[in-house]
Parts: sequence; structure tokens; C-alpha cells
Amino acid sequence: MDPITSSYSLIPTNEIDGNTNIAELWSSNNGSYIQQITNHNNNNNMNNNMQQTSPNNPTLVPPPSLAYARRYAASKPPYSYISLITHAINGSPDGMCTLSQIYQYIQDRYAYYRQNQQRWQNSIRHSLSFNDCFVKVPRSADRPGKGSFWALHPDSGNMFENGCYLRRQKRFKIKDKIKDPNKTKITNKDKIINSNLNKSHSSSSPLSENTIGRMDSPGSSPRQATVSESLSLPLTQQYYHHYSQIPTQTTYSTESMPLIKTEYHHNPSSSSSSVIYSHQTYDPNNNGLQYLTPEHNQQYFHTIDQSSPSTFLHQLAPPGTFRIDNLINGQQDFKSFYSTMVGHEATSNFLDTTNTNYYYNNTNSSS
DNA sequence: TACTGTTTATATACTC
DNA sequence: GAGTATATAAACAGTA
Repeated sequence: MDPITSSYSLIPTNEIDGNTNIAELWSSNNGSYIQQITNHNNNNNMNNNMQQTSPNNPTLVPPPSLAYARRYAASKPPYSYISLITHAINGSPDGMCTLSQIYQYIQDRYAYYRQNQQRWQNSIRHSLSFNDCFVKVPRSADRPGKGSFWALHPDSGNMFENGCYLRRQKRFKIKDKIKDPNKTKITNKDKIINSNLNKSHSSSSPLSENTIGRMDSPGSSPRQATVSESLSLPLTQQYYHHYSQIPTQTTYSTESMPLIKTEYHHNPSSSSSSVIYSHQTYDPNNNGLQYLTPEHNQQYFHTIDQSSPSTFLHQLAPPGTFRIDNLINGQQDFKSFYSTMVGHEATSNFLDTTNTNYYYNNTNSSS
């Protein structure tokens, strides 16, 4: 396979900052050659015929031509859009970023994505909407602007623990995902299906509610929520995610967690944000579809000092408190959160979805 | 009006 | 070959 024309070759262009990213990960694995190109391009005054040494090979190797480097740079990076988005989010100070920031992150690092923007940006938007591992966080009142912030679902775990950033072993999917009925776009197809469903209910048709879901794209995984569920059933085991006291459009559930309501409250006057994690007990009665009253809630407050985003990202929360970044970054913190919430230890089965290692091992990749 | 977000549809590649 | 993950295109609605 031609390494130049292959879609698996690229030259990272992470010249913007010193942050570790998958571009560096890629370059570290292919460092010698990419370093050669970099050195070559950075030393235009040098004799082009001058030979350079490779860190992995003390023997002299010929420098690549600029044409070669250009072709190399224009090749598509070996990372899926999901991995690129994940790293953009992961690399942001507060663990979430806007669509335009994601665009910028990708463009800044990969020359390939400075062209055909309409194509790949559409794919980015599609990936954000389609994949459950990405959740939308509405803007706070003091951070106006267009579009929401995008964050990673706390349960998405380490999607690329196999080290492959091109294809995940298994796609993170929220089970029993129920969308906001007000948000659900009802297509003519859905109307027909729903109409048939209602008929089937009254006529004892063999058509089952469980078997009549929204039409899925060929090749895509079947969605969990049926049309009738999204239209009529109460929300169960829901996981609300909202910012600045505005109920979010993002509603998702986890199969293994009790009902949890997560709220992000931003307090402009104190330059700090309070993250409130409310726990609503899952009611086993009424088919588990009934909520207990808010009086039963246990609330968890944690103040985030926004003046030190690095602290926000990297400091472990005290025992008994929960922070979304720590949940993402460490299973231990999640354990404490879970046991506090549920009153018993998290099962290993559940923790399987919250891998200790996040998407990228910064320690390894930053070396 | 451009941007953002959702959804559907289709194609391709990969895994089992 | 079936199922799954991803890429791409496109239509459309909502919004700053």
C-alpha cells in the first residue's frame, strides 16, 4: 500500500499549542519520518541535500521532498470523526466545546481538513447528533452565542481502549433512549407507523410496540425507543443534562443507573459554577415509570472554580462528591459517586462502561 | 442569512 | 452473509 496516497497517512499540523493530541500520538508512532518532514520544512535555508538522522535509526536517511510532504499532509488522518470530536472535547479546558471550536480544533491540526469543509463539517454535525457518546450542553445566560456546547457522555468510557482511533470496538449507545416528544420530528413514515400501531392496539394485531420502531438507516444500529415510546410513555430512568437552569433538550438514560438528574448551574456573579447532581429514586412500582417527589432527592453540590480550569480538569474531588470530569477520568471517583447515590457499591458490570482510562492516554501521548 | 442541529438514506469497510 | 461502525450527502427546522 502506498503510504502517501493511503488514507492512513498524514502529517499532523499541531502547531497551534503544545497540547497533547492524537496528532501527536500519531506523530509519536511515526515520529521519525514526520520529524524529518518538519525539520525539513523548518530549515528551508539548509541544504536540501543535507541528510538527517532518525531517532530510531542512527543511519543517515534522505529527507523527503516538499512535494512528498505536501501529499503526505493532504492525506486523510487515520482517525474517525468520533475520535477527532472526542479529543477536541477532551482537550478543552472545561470538557466541552462548541461546534465551531471542534471545527477549529480539527482544522488547526490537520491540513487535510482545511479543504472540503462543507463535506467533513456536515459529517461532524452528523456524528455529534447521531452518536450517544456526545451530549449537548446548553449555554448559560452569561455565555451567549450560537449553538450549544458539546460534551462527552459520562458513561461513554474509553471508546478507543483498543488503541484504534479509526473504529471503536463497540459503539456507545444509550439503552432505552427516549427522546423529548416535543423535539421528536414526526415524519410521514412515523405517522403511518404510529397510525398502524394505534390500530394494532385496538385490533390486537400481531404488530408489537416493541417491534415497531423508527425506521433505521440501513447499516445503522436499531434505535431503542419506539415511536410510541417517544410519543406517549413517561420518561424513565432519565438522565437530564442541563445548563443554567434551563431544562435541556438532551435527555438520555442509562439502563443500569437509577434516575439521575444532572444540572449545571452557572453563577455569573461569583465566577463559579455549581454543579448539582440530584438523585431521584427509581420507583419499582408502576412498572418503574413513576418518579418520586423531589423531596426524596438527594442533592449534591460542588462548586467549580472557573478561574482555574486546569484545576477543574485535573483535581480529584473529595470523597463523596462527584464531578463530571473525574467521572470521565477516573473510575474511583465514579465509584464514590455511585455508591453515594445508590447506597451500595457499583457493580463491576456497570463499571465496565466507565473505564478508568479515558479516550486518550495523555501520559503516553505527551511524551 | 448563515450557522447549528436532527434525521434519513446510502455506501463501504470491518467483525464475527 | 449478517450485523455493525463509520462516512457522506442531503433535506429540513430552529436560531442568533
